[in-house]
Amino acid sequence: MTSVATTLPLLTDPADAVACCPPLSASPLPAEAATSLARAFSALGDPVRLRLMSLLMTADGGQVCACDLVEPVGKSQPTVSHHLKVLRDAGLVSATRRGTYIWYAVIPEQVAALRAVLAPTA
Amino acid sequence: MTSVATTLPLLTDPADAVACCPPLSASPLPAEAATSLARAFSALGDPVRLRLMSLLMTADGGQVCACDLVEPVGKSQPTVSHHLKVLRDAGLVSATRRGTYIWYAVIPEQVAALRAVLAPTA
DNA sequence: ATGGAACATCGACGATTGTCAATGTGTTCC
DNA sequence: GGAACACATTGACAATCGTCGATGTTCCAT
Repeated sequence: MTSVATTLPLLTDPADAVACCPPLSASPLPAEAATSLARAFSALGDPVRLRLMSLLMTADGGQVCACDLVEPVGKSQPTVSHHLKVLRDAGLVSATRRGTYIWYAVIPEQVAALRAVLAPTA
Repeated sequence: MTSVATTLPLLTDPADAVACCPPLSASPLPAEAATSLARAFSALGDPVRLRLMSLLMTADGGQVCACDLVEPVGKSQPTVSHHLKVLRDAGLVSATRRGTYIWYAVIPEQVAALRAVLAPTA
């Protein structure tokens, strides 16, 4: 009845969400780091998920109810739910339960970390 | 006998290599743009390909002979060749034939374009 | 022309992915 | 309690992917 916002548990350890940070151009990427980084980029490697990210980023407040993501993306509810889970597992997106609804938001630091990985050789 | 550097034909139209440019945070990504963008991120969504990118970026001169990419990555020659093709198809990498050898290099503008797509809301 | 070396392509294989209908879980309201 | 709604999970399917050995192809040297 309190019905306060409840951040849902992250499915992946936030520590290894993105393996973190040195640009590809700084030093040859070791195999282990490559694996978790690849999972993050892989999460962006689908048109539906890219559009979900864009919807989240352009929404004011930076949050969108899952219910408002199904129609604009043009896929079934289970499919959208699946893609949101992939984004969550990759550590790119957070989910917050507010009553019956669940609000999604991108985690800006994680996206910034991916940007950093692609940075050129200063 | 001239044996000059020969840039191999790009497999994809460079025009739609990355669909180009407005950040995800600027406006909701249309479905068509999402598709070609997804292919680029998807190309980065594999550990071997990320390591290849890193090897190319860290090499001085920014170019590496394909023969020098097989061993550090620890995969068979056909597998490495396949991954290089994926990166080429995504428009992220260029190939230049010099005699018997083929030299690969990342295309910095394309990587920068991906970075731009991930840019936050100014 | 012949041989060899560098790289690409083919064919096959198990593994992963995107999708949906059906069903399950959790919450709110009456 | 029970009905109704929001969302997740399951199970199934075709499609795509990563990998390798075998085979082509292209170039250089002899």
